[in-house]
Amino acid sequence: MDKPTRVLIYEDNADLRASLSQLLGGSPGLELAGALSNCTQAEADIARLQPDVVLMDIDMPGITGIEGLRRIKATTPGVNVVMLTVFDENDRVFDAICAGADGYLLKKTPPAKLLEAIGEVRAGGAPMTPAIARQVLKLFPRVPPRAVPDESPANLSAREQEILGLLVEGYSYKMIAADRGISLDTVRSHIKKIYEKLHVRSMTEAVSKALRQGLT
Amino acid sequence: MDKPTRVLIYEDNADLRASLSQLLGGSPGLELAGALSNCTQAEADIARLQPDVVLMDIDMPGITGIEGLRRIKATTPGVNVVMLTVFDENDRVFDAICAGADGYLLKKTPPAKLLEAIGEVRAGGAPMTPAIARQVLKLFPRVPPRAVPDESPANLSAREQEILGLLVEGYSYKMIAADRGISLDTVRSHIKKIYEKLHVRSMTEAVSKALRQGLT
DNA sequence: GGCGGCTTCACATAATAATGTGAGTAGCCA
DNA sequence: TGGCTACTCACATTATTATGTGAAGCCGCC
Repeated sequence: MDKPTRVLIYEDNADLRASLSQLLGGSPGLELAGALSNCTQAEADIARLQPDVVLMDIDMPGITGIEGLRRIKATTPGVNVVMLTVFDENDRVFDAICAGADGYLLKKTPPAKLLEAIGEVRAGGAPMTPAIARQVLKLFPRVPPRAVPDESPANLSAREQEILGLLVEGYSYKMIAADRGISLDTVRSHIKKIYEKLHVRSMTEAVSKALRQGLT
Repeated sequence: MDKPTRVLIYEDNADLRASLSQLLGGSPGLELAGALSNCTQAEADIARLQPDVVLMDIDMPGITGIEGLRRIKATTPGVNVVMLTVFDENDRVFDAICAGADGYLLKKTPPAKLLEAIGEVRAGGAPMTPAIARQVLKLFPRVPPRAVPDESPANLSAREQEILGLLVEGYSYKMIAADRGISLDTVRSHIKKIYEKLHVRSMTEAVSKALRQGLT
């Protein structure tokens, strides 16, 4: 912890750039390497300013922060890049992470947290605001619960499965009765049985359970 | 404010379990739903204790926390599960995330951060210690982007998404109204709007579409 | 400064779903 | 043959949903 951490800022909004600069410049252990309004010369900037950490606005005119991130990671992957954004938009989060972002913060992150994040990223962590982290987790392929031996095998009969399938398709009792040529009461009867077996009390619960457990 | 957040603890170490219980019990806005040493009866525990958030130790004798997590997510995906672990081992992080963990903290997380994390996860975030987050990001290049074509934008507002989520959980109009502290008519109104936007005409269709298009 | 979207609420009516009870036919199996 | 399950149908009552119309407050945008 001898040399201060050199931080480079990319941010097109002049006000925000100024306040970030001020924040970082006034923090012990940090050193402002630069504060730029665009990343068209990212590779050259990095070479010249030798930052340890880059704070990169994701929305910038011309070259986006994501493209800037790609360029930096392509030439100097050792530099830690933390993305800054206003919204936690799914697509961008995904793109940024695939491009190798080391952290992802919302711009409304309080100054103290921001400084903390710089420390964390230097320590090998990946600071993320919880809202972003949530998006990241959602990107993972979920292992369907069907892979797990469910306590209730839900022994639906063929007819019951068939009717459950129709419920999932959005059919009403009437439509099912018409479609399968059986009486409305019979449909009711089947559905009552399905509810019992699935331990649910409404169509929506049944549909939800069916889709989640792959009962269709 | 509203109802306190009910927290359930799974932790096999008696000392740690006691200190966690004490921490949570003495925190305003939180309520200790229970503190158990194993999750062999996870489904029943959840049904009985009705927690909002579960703190799950990942290393437990018998049934592991990950298996417990799977079971909970299979039956009551609405419950937020935050995993607790000593080490940031890659494999387990991956397994836990694929099983649907909503957060992932190291056990050495200071009490204040832990409480903060519970609030975050309730707010729809995914609290992660930076070291874990780093592991998660590293997993990305290896995991191909899940097919998220997201054909229809289905511009649901935040409130609408929220309510749709509750429908998927099997909530009735009444339950939603009670849960969110709004009138039944307001719920109706939101749902009418949701139907318009999704081009559906019933709860089941809406739930089906939501689950299939990952609108939750 | 008006326009549109979001959120909230109210009243009303028709349609549909949930639950209970009961019952007949058919097939399987021990 | 008796017991079990699946599948079928009927009648009844209550609860919940679907749909329409209307409206007020708030906020962002042009």
